[in-house]
Amino acid sequence: MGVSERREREKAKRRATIVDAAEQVFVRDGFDAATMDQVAAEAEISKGTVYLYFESKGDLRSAIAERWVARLVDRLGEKLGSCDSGIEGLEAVVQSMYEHFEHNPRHCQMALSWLGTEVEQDETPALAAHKKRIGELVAMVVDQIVRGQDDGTVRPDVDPPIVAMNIWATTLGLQLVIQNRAHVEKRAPFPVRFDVMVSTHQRVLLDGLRTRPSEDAA
Amino acid sequence: MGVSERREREKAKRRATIVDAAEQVFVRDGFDAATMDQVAAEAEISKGTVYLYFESKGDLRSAIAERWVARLVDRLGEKLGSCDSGIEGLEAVVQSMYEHFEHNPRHCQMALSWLGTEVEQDETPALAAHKKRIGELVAMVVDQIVRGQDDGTVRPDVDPPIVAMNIWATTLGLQLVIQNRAHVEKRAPFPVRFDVMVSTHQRVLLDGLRTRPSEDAA
Amino acid sequence: MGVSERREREKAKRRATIVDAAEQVFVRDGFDAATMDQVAAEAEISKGTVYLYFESKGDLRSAIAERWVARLVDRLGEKLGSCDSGIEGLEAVVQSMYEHFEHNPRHCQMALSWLGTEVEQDETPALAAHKKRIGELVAMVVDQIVRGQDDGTVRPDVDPPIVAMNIWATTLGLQLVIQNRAHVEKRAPFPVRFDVMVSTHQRVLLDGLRTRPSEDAA
Amino acid sequence: MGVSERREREKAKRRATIVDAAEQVFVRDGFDAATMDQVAAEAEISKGTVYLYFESKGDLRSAIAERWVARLVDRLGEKLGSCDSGIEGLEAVVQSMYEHFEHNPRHCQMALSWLGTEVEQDETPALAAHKKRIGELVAMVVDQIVRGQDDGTVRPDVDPPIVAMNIWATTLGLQLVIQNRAHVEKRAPFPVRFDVMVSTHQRVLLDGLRTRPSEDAA
DNA sequence: AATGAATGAGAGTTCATTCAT
DNA sequence: TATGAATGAACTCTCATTCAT
Repeated sequence: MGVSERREREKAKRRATIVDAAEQVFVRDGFDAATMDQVAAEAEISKGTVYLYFESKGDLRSAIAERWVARLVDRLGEKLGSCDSGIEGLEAVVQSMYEHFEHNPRHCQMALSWLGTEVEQDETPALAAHKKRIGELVAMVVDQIVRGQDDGTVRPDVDPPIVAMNIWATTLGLQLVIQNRAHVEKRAPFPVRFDVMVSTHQRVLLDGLRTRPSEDAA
Repeated sequence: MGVSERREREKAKRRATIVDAAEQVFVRDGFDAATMDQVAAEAEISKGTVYLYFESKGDLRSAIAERWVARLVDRLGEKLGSCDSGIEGLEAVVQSMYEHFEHNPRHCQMALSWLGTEVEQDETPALAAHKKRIGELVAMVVDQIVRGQDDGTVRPDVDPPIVAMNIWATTLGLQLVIQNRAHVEKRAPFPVRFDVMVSTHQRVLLDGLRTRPSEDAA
Repeated sequence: MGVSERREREKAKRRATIVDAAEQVFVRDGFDAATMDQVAAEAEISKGTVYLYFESKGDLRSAIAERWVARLVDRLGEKLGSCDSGIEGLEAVVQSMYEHFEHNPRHCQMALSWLGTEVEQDETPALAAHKKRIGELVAMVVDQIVRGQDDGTVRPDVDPPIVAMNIWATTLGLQLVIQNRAHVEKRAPFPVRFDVMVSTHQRVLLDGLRTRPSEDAA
Repeated sequence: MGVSERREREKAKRRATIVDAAEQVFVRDGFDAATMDQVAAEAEISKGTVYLYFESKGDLRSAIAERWVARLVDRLGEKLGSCDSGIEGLEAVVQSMYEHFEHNPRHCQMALSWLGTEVEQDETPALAAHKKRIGELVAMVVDQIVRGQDDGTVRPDVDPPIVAMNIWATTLGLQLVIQNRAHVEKRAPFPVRFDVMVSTHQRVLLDGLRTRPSEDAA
């Protein structure tokens, strides 16, 4: 009995090692440019072994994404404890996302590299786990919106899940631009102050969600 | 006399044919997955001829992106004529972007596929043209913000170029999610009403940029 | 226990198989005209496998050259045992070279196809091995010249390494012409007796290196 | 009548322009690396026109080679006037070759790049001309050898055409090595003094051909 | 469970040559 | 005669995945 448990433990450990390695490599070189050889070398195992734990390169990506969202959920959970209103909760949401993006530079791009891919991917365990995590995250955000609409700090004329998606999507777009500042700078006809972009987005977004000061005047 | 002119015309026409073909293929299969063979076949010319008109696959991408932005600039130019205030202009901006995205489904992803690429790309004519177009677009948006801050319809405490980038980035993020609805639906734990997402984004974004009704009440 | 040894052996064997195949193909079609597909087909393995053992086409060439020089060194080593003077040693050197060239027809051309190439080639293991072999060969020739200058059979007014290079270069030139007899015959305005060319070269070269019979008479 | 003559003249002139351009390009970049586009651009004509004057890239090479040998013949002709004996004539031959090689660095490699090529080439006019020039050159060298054997300055036991080829081939081999000094230095295990190589070769070669001081002792 | 050698289907790009104008 | 756009076969090298050991 103890034997199979130990085996289970070792298996999980090795799986984590591989995800660690893949995360490092994918984040460093980008998903497309990275090779399975690099992942195996980084994990100090053979390439065949990687395929013993993950069905494909894309599956490995799902695993990384899952872990990344899981960490964001944790971070957000801690922050939400000290929020006294819905709008404060949303502030915490936006703030968490930015912190998380910045704490894991290039992860957003990695975690999102499935965009633009054919949707043929099978429902692997890793993808299922990723999906579940996203569910947790969205639920937390929706909770804050509902709470805000209840306590009067968030405008009542918007649909909570939609707003949750909106926060996610716009923050994502901003990050995408920021993470690729080199490209943007090469194309933008003026110098871009990326740090100001973040605070501006936060201000504009939250002001847009806040209950308007004199709603009767509208 | 008219010979060289006709040649010029035919050359431009063929160039357009190739861009059309590439657009179709890149949008269908994604930039990375698409091959130059497919592009040539779609354009019904030989692969060598493609390289007579474009330096590389990436150059072709720049050409598509340039054309795409050029069309957006045209569309926006028409709309702005009938706007009586800055905030209305920004409404037109957001509206134009969405219409353009929807009229050219999946193009946003294509036009943005250079994100995450190495920045080593040479300054090809097509890239320069793309850059110029972006300059035109941004200038138009900045103009509306400045106008709105002058006529009192847009909040004065934000930096126009930053806001322009903000509008662009958030709309982009939303579109990215929308264009990849298949992926999102596979991961989201609830049904997502993508059409409502757009109107919500417009409302929240513009309300965030609008001068607040009674600033004194804040 | 013997497993890793067997693997090592099989690896070396396969490497040799590939070099054999490449030698055959390169010699038949010329280095530039030959393709890696042909090499793989000749070795009855996949193209990818070739790249598992050699970094590049040029690397494969280095490996062939290395083996070719190694064999020449062996051949010369055997011959030198029965030489009683320096000039006899040089006779053996020239003789060995010719035998080697003739025993490996067209190899000289192959082994020398790097002439006229860009010098950018990296220091691959195969290139390093080739270099080492050439060092061994030159050392053997230089030894004989020094020996001859010591025992009075070789003229003392020449620099040993220079003479070694001279022997190498002139023999090479002759072989180049001989190996390309088809081209030469197409251009020469009279029939060329290639077999006599060799003996004449040997005679003229050695007489030029020999200590002159009565130096006082000069 | 004068019209067709003028046409003839202009045709020859354009032909020469093309050969000039090709020579420049081939010598600069090497025959294989050079492209017909470069040649056309250098000659300031269209690529199609090049094929109006030359059947193929290889044909162009033959034309360059022909002109190169023609110049060597001229140079040698001038030198031979002031030679008082056969061996002096041969000195002039060797000297002329070296001067010619050095005056046209990399030409020898260019002019010889047909070595190692398939012999399928058709008998084009340019190839025929090249052949004729080589005939002239060899005849001049043979003349000097015969003269030397007559006047007693050249050893009588060698066949004149063979010696002519021998001089050509060995000088060629040396030049090949010299022209590729970069490669040789990368492989040679000691520093090579290329300038001394030339004088050593001349000395050894001529001493080998000279009538030996005390022929009776042989 | 773990290995790592082997696979093989392309990928983007080049360039000598042709041919309609 | 001169053009230059068009061709298309061929090139080297890559890499996710498989499978015998």
